[in-house]
Amino acid sequence: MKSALETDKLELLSAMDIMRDLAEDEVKDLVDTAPMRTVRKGTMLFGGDDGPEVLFLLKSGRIELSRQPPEGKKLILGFVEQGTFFGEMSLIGQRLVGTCAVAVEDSVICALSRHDVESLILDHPKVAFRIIEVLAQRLQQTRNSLEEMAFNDLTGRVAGLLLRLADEETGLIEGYAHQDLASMVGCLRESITVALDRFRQSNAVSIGRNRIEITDR
Amino acid sequence: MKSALETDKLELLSAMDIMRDLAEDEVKDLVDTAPMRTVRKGTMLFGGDDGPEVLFLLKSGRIELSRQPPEGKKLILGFVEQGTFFGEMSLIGQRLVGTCAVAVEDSVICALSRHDVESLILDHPKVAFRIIEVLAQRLQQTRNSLEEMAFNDLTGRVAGLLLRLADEETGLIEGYAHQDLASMVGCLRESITVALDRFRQSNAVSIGRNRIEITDR
DNA sequence: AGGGTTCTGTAGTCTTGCATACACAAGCGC
DNA sequence: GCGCTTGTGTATGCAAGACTACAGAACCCT
Repeated sequence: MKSALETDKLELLSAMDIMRDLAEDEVKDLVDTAPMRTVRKGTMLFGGDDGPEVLFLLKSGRIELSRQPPEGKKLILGFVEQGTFFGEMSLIGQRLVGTCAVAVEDSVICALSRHDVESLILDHPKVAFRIIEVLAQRLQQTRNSLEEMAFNDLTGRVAGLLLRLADEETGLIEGYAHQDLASMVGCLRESITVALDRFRQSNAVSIGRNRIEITDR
Repeated sequence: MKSALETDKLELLSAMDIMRDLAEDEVKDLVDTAPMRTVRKGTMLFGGDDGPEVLFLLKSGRIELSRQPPEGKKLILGFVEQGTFFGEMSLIGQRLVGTCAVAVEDSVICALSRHDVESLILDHPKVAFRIIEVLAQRLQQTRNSLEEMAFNDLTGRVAGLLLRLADEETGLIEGYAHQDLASMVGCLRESITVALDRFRQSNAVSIGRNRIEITDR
């Protein structure tokens, strides 16, 4: 007889983007091997000097991926949303990758050892194909960021960032402090404040604490 | 009886990084389906507004991947060396990716349709695993570039670039004009010239036309 | 309500690197 | 050898942002 916990786990696993092509009973095998874990907001999954040992599946919650060079600075690489994986650096031999993963909300994750991932891929090529798709997608996006960083001045980068963050419907951006935005475009907090102020003066946005509303794109 | 051409093709395919785990006869199947093609230096494989339709395997030669926004500028994302693949964006639905691939040497390539790739992956999960490794590796490197771009000033970025480009043994960097270096770190050509000059004055490098030698790391 | 913490606004100085404008040098083709 | 193209060296003004230094505002907790 299945326990309530196991049923739950099964559902959560089935909802993963990379499992889309698997039948329910195929996912079931995973349930036994992969331990599930709940972490509180603020928990660091990996970071500092050494990379992750395992591949993480994010069931629910939200993870921030960042780079943190010694002197207090920080660059936010992006956020992992529920239903996908992170820690793919664990699949490369090379340790010392320097990326840092922190839960920005309470999250439920599941960790797969390198060996588990290997058998998952070898047994289920369709999963492999999904993983490839997702990685190619992320590579693409990271290259977009690099391009933006190389060509656009701060005003342009902030504009791009706001458009990306804004809710498609409402044009709202909530839950980000100026410091967060600064860490995403790679600048000082103060520079964000003035950039936003310029947008406000040209009536493109309206601003509140932890809240920006795009009124004119 | 096998033709000389086919033998050749077989050898070339076997040398690919992602084919490492396949037996020779498994690679052979590919030989029939995948057309091979020779392109001259300067040929654009894809670029402009639309992305690649196919996944390319680079047998020999060298490919430059870049982004070229409208106004004459250019950002070099990296170079594809022989024995690996490029054009992985073809695996994502999304067209209009904006990356551009140009042969910087005469090259021999082989094109796989999305369908070919799909069956390659589904039939040979080990290949899928290799592809995943390579993509994770590239994502890692692109993130490194992004971090470097965000935190380091020009001097630092150029220093990093030179160390990466230099021959491990001799410390030599040949075949790059200042303009090329500029397109890699995202700055003006003139800025490269002055940066290099500063390095020269502190006796870290010696400079010639299309040639830099690192004398002190 | 009060005290601490987090977030936001503003101002002034200083450095970096962009933009622009040339002049010269080195290789290449004929 | 002569011109043409490609690569390098230099100089000057100028603007964007970094860095530093505060001050006030909004929120949180007790």
